[in-house]
Amino acid sequence: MSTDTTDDEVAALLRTADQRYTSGRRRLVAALRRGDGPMTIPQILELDGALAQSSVYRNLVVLEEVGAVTRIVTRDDFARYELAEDLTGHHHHLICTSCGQVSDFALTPAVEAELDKALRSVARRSRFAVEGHRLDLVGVCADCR
Amino acid sequence: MSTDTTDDEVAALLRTADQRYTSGRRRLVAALRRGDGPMTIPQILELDGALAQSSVYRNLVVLEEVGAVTRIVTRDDFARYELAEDLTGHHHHLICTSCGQVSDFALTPAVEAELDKALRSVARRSRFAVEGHRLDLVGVCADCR
DNA sequence: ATGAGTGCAAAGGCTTTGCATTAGG
DNA sequence: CCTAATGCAAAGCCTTTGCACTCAT
Repeated sequence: MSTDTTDDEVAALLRTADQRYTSGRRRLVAALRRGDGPMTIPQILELDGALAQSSVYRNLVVLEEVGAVTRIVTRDDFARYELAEDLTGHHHHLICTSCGQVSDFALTPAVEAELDKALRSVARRSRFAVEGHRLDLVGVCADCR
Repeated sequence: MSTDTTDDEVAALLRTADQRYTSGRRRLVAALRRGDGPMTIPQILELDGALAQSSVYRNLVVLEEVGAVTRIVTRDDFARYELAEDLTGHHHHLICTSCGQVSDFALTPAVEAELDKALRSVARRSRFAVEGHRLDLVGVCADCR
C-alpha cells in the first residue's frame, strides 16, 4: 500500500462527507501510518509535536466518522487509533497485558472464513445484525517477557 | 451452576488472597449473577440500591484480582463486569453498537479448537505468551433493530 | 469573504482515593 | 481487639467543549 494511495483514499472519504483534508489532518494520518499498530494520543503527539491535543481528538472523531480511522479501546488508560481496515485490510490485535502495547496480526483466509461462518450462525440465532467481529490475542509481548 | 457453588468458589478465591467475603461482596456477586451478561456499575447499583458506588468499584477490583470477576471494556462510557470464565465457562460477547448492551455466546468446541490452534501459531511467530483470547461480535441487537 | 478548522484553556464524566467509621475473624 | 472493609465526598485523569483566531476554498 503506497503512501499516496492511502492519502488519496482518506481524501476521498473526507470529501464524501464534505470535510476538508487539512494539513493537520494529513500530519495526523501520516503519524498513524508511521506507528506500527494502534497508537494512543500521547504517542501521536510525541511523534509529531506540531499537533495540538484537542485538534487530534477532534480530527480522530471526524476520521472515524468517515471510516478512515478505527478507535480501539483496551484496558489501558488511553484509547488507541489506527487506519481503518478498508485502508489496511482486515486484521486482529495482539494486546500486551504488561505494557499495553497493541500490534496487528492476520489469520489465514481459511480460518477467517470458518470463523465468519460460525459467527453468522450465532448471529442468526440471536437475531443480531452483524457489523463485524473483533478478535484479540491477550498476553505478554516479546519485549515484556 | 448452582448458586451455592458459585459462592463457594468466590469465597475460596478470596480466601486464597487473604480477602474477606463480606456481605457487601456477597451482594455484589449476587447482582452479577442476576444480570444476564456483563453489567455496568450503574446497572449494578440500580439492581441493589444497598450497595455504595465506591465500594462496588473497589470490590470489583479485588474480585478481579483474585480471578472471580472479569472487567470488559467496550466503546460505551461505562466498563462492564461479569463473573470470570473459571466460574461460568469460556464464552464470547455480542456487543450492540446502538445501545451498548453486551450479552454472552459460545462457539462450538470444534470451532473454538481450530481458532485456538490458529492463535497459538500466531503467538509462536510473534514470540507472544498467550494468556487468552477475546472474540466479540459487533452489531445491532434484536431489541435495537 | 465566510464558514470550517485550530489551539488554548476550562469543563465533563467515569473512576479512584482520603479519611473517619463500622464490622469481620 | 485490631485490621480490613465501608461510605461519603473530593480529587484524578482522559476526553470533550467553548471561544476567539486562522486558514482553506
